[in-house]
Amino acid sequence: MVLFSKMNKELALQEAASTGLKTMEHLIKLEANEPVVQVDCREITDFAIANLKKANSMVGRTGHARFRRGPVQVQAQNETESQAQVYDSLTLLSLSPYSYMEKERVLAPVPLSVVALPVQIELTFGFRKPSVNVIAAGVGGDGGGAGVMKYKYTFDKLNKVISSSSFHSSNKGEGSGSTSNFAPPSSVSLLSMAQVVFARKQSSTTGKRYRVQEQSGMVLAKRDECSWRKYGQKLIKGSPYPWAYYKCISFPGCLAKKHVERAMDDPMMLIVTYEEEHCHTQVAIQEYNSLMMTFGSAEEKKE
DNA sequence: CGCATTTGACCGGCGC
DNA sequence: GCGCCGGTCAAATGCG
Repeated sequence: MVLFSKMNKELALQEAASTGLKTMEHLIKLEANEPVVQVDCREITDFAIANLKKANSMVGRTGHARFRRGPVQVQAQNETESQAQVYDSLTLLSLSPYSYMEKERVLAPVPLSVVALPVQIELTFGFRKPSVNVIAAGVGGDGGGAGVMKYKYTFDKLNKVISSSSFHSSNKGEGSGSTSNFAPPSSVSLLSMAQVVFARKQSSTTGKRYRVQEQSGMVLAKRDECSWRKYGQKLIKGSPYPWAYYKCISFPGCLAKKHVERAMDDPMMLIVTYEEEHCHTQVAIQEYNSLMMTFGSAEEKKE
């Protein structure tokens, strides 16, 4: 009897998850094949989400922290609802993939052909994680050093995806003048869909804020293999999108920071502003390592 | 257990 | 002096 009930539960879970994923897949195909035709995807997405939520609740993963609800976004009244939804989704994209799912919305008229492909490629079925981890799973979601290899791997993969899409058009990476580095924040998988604008620190009159030097950057340029830790996020007045603040954690004592914002005029553009230079040049790292060796061996001798 | 993310609280600079 | 706002901290929580 217990066995029967367990089997039923598993079947229901499987069905809910499978239906959810299939619907998502359908939605993705729909968008990819008919990018021009306006299709109202809301019902489909709602259905998909409902199923995924059902599956999620079945495995008892309500989660927290990484699956928390964000603040309620006030939507413009008569701005075409779909447009508002795009903007809202993009706001979420500037957060983490988790937040993206947290709000229980799905990209509707966003260029899913770009967003979706990585999803299809990396689709896995890990119940231990929130369902949205499907996206993050193979895309080096964690900004930590351990994720570097993953990050490289998937960036190459994504690069192919992007280069084969229409998205690749106008970006020819004229960023040679910039010395700034770029590494994707934790929302790397979603960041990849956007053009990245490299910003270089420039003193302004106040010295507090920096003017952004816009340069078209390669979408998936691997300019920086540093690890960044997000330490804050803030809604900035006048901007519908939150700013995310990151610190460099690649090297102890490195003061490099950056904040990532989404351009207001073009939500597909990310503006990355860097503050402070990295202190971990190759030479510095070697010096640090030799110091550590010396110090470390001295400590060992003490014991 | 260590590390990452989220997000409300807090702090300090700036303008009025 | 006060309020606003950007930047940072730190508690809470999940994941591996």
